[in-house]
Amino acid sequence: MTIIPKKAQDRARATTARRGGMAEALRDRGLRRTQPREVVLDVVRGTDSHPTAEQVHGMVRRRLPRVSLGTVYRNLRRLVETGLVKELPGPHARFDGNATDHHHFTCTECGRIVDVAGALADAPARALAARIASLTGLGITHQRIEFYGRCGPCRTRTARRRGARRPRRSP
Amino acid sequence: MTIIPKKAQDRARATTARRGGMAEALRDRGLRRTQPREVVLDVVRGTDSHPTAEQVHGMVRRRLPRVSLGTVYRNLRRLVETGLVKELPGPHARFDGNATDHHHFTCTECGRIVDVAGALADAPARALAARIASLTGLGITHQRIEFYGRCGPCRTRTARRRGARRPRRSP
DNA sequence: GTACTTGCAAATACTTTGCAGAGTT
DNA sequence: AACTCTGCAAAGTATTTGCAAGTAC
Repeated sequence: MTIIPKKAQDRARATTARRGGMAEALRDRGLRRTQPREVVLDVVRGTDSHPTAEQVHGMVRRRLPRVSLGTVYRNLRRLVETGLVKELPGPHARFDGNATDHHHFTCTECGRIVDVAGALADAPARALAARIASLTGLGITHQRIEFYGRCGPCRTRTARRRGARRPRRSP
Repeated sequence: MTIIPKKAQDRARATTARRGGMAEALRDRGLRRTQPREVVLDVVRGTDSHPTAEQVHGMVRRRLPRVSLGTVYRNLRRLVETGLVKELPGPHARFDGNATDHHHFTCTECGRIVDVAGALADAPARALAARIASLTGLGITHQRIEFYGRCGPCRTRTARRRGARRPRRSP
């Protein structure tokens, strides 16, 4: 029998869960089930790379070559409006098919954006919001936390260059 | 003797502190001390409204009517690069003359962005980052927290409309 | 059949850039 | 004098929109 690496298993499970009930998801929100729309949603849900609109277009085109960029934009916007997809603010918007609450880490070296599971931060984040709300009188309904730094691979790369051992502050 | 409201006093003090040493700040970063640049910096430091580039342009023009929008953009970019001004990501960039670490609250009703003092969130935020770093192996160097909800005035407005008393869940 | 969608292309919004002259060090 | 900065206008980029034809319900 084939052995599937644990990570791949996890990813497949997560993707399946995410993609579940695409048709219903659309219908529930009053969106017609068109081919371009379905593929846009499927493509965004099927990656964790937080693609830009143009990258989504490229991925959609592999399956439906005639879909225009304008249509991709229109659909992404609708999907964001209806909460099926999240949008990450920034110079170029990026889209995230994981609509559950979670945060992001951006690697300042390679630009990669990786998900930080909401559960990891949720309790402390909620406590923080509550504290600030009571100190300032603001009615906080939700929050977004973006972490920045260097991702695992980028750190490893540098460490290797510096020598086999983990770098120390001073010799 | 004139009585200055406490809030106004605080604001004046904060502004003075922020604006201190503008000429040196520029020189230290190798930026020439030109009139447009100085006014751009002064204007951004002198407000807590997180203006867009176009709004900065409008404010600058009240003092130097001939300054072009292009020049405002060029200067904002330089000031951000050198760390004198911060830029808030989003569809239209907004600029923040408060270069100290702090977070933001965006009112989803009126769109206002208000500062949340860094100190209020710092310790918990740092603890959170440390926790996530150790769980994920990411090297977190800094983070940005954005809160969303309804600001004081917007909440008051709604409350008033609903009647004199504070609204209850159910009668 | 009606209302929503799409492809295409033109339009928009925001930001950057080339250049010659003016200003700063 | 050397080099930076500015105004102006033109050029980019990213995203949105008008319209006639096509498609879902």
